[in-house]
Amino acid sequence: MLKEDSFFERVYEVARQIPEGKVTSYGAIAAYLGMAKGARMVGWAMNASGAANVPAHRVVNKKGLLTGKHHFEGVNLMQQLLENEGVKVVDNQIQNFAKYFWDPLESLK
DNA sequence: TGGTTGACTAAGT
DNA sequence: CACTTAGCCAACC
Repeated sequence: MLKEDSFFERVYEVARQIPEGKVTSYGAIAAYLGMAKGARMVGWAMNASGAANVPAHRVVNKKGLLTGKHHFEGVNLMQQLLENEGVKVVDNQIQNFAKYFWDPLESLK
C-alpha cells in the first residue's frame, strides 16, 4: 500500500492516536510534526480527512474552541461526538480543556 | 512557477 | 468584546 508521505497522512496518523475522551490542538499536532507554525496546515488536513478514518472532532483550536464544527455535517455533530466521549462542551468551548488535553509531544515522544 | 487558500495563533486596534 | 493585521507554510490550480 502506497502510503502518501504527504503532510496530510502524517496528521492523520497522529489524529488517529488521540485516545477517546481526549482532545488536542492543531498547534500541538503541528509541533509534533515539526511545524510549530503549521497549525493551519493541520486544520487544512482535517478538512481533507473526510474520507479518512480520522477523529477530527477531537482536534480543536488552542483555546478548546470547536472552531472546526462548521465543517461537520451539522454544527452540533462535533460537540455531540465529544460529549459522547465524556467531553463537556459549552458554547463551542470544551470545559476543563486542560484536563482533556492530549499532547502528542508528551504521549508519542 | 507563482498566487491563492486556510478547521491556527498571537498581538494589536 | 469584535474585528484586523501579520506570520506561518504545504497543497492546490
